[in-house]
Amino acid sequence: MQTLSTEDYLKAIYHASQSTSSTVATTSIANKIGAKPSSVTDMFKKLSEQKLVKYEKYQGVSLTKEGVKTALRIVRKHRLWESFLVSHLNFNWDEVHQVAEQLEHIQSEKLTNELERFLDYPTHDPHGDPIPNRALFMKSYNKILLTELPLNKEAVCVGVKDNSSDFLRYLDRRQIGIGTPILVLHREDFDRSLHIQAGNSTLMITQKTAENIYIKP
Amino acid sequence: MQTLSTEDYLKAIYHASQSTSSTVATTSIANKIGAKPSSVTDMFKKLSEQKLVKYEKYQGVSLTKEGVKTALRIVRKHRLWESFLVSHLNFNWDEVHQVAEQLEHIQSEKLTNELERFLDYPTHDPHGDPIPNRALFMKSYNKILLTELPLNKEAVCVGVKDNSSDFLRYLDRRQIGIGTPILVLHREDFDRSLHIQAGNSTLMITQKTAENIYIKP
DNA sequence: CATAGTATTTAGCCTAATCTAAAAATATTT
DNA sequence: AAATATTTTTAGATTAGGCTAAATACTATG
Repeated sequence: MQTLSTEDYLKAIYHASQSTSSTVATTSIANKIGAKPSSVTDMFKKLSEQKLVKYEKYQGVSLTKEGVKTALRIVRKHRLWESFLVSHLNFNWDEVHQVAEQLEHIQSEKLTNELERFLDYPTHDPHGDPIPNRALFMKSYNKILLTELPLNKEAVCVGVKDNSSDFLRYLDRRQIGIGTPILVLHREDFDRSLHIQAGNSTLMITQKTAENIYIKP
Repeated sequence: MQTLSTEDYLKAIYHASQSTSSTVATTSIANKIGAKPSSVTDMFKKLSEQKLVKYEKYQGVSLTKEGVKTALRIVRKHRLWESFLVSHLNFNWDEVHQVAEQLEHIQSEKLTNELERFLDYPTHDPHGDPIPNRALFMKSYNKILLTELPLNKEAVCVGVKDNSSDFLRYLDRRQIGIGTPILVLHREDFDRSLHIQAGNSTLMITQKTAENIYIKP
C-alpha cells in the first residue's frame, strides 16, 4: 500500500521514462513533482528500499517490474476517471486533469473495475492516451506527429502531446479534437508553418502546434 | 482549504453533535477517529484557531457556523458518492462506506454538482440518510424507530441507525431494505422481540434489530 | 463534601515528507 | 587534463499528525 506521495513519484518516474531511454534524473522528477532535488533523492532511497525502483547514487532511477505495475495502476485510474468526467459529468477535456490527479489515488479495485465496465471498457482517454485494462495491458495507436505527415495525405487526429489547458482550449477554438480529419495542404519552408484542412475548415497552424498533435494516417 | 485529517474531525464532530444536545467530548471523537484523546485535544486547538469550532479547555467542542458548513459539504459529497456507487457501479449498500470515506475528500465543486445532476438530484442516500443540496440544505423524513411503531399500523422502512456491514447484510438476508413495508404483528413483552410482516414474509426480530431500523408510518 | 475514579490536557518524543545550505560527484569547456 | 559549472547527495531543521506518560481538572459516590 502506497502513500499519496509515493504514488505521485512512481507516476512521474513512469512518464519521464517514456521519453528517456536511459534512467530518469533527479532534477527532472523534482520539476515534475514540484519539489527540491534533495527531497527527490530521499524519496528515491525510500522507493528503492521498497523495491519499486532501481537506484544508484548519482545514476538516476528506473522502475522495477513491480514499480511499473504500481504506476500503471495509477495511470489506469487517472485515465478512466478523465473519461468519466468528460462522458458523463460535462467536463471539457481541458478541465479533467486536476480532478483526476485526486481521483487516481482512490483505493478500491472494485471501484476501478466497475467504473471501467460502466464506461464500457474504453481504450483511450479524452486526450487520446491509451487506458491500461485490468491486466494493465494497453495498446496505443502507431501515431505520428502532425509535423511528419506528408502533403495531401488523409489522416485523423488521435491525440495531443501537450495536455495543458491553454493548448487544449486553443484546439477547441480551432475546432480540432480527437477524431478530427486532417489534411496538410501546404508546408511553408520559411517557418515550417502548415496550411491544413481540419474537418470542414481550412486554417494555418504554427510548427509548435503541429508538433503537439498526434495523428494516424 | 482543509487537510484530510481536519475534514475527518469536522465530520466526526458534526455526527457526534447530532446525538448530543450539548458539546462534544474529546473521548467520543477519539473513539470515532481512532486516535488518542491527546491527539484530539491538539486538533481541537487547531480547529479552534481556524474558527471552525468553539473550544474551551475541559468543556468539549461545538462547531461554529463555518464549521457546520464545512462538515455538511463533506457529508454532501459522501452521500452523493454512496448513491452513485449503488445506483451505477453495482455496489451493495454495505460496501459503499469505506470507498465514500475516500471520495468525500475530492475537491472540486464542479465535480460534486455535476455528480448531483447526473444522479438527478437525489434527496437520500442508500441508507436513507438525507443528502444536503447545493445550498447545504436537507430535509429528513420525520422518521421513528421501529421499536416505537404501534401494533398493526402500516409503515415503511426509511433508514437504518447502525450502518455496519454486519447489520446491513443481516437485513439483506431478511429482505428488509429502504422502502420495505413493515407491520408489527406482535410484541413480546418478555424480551421486546417483534413479530413483523416485512414485504411478503413474516419474521421475528430482536429488540436490538428493531431499534436500528427507522420507519415512517 | 471529600475522595476515588474518569476525562482531559500537557510535555516530550516519533515519523513522513518536505526544506536549506553545504559537500561531493559528475559533466562540460577551454 | 585541469578548471569550471552543474547535478546530486548529505546533514540538519521544520511541520503536521500522531503517540506515551504524567499532571491536572472535572464528576460521581460514599
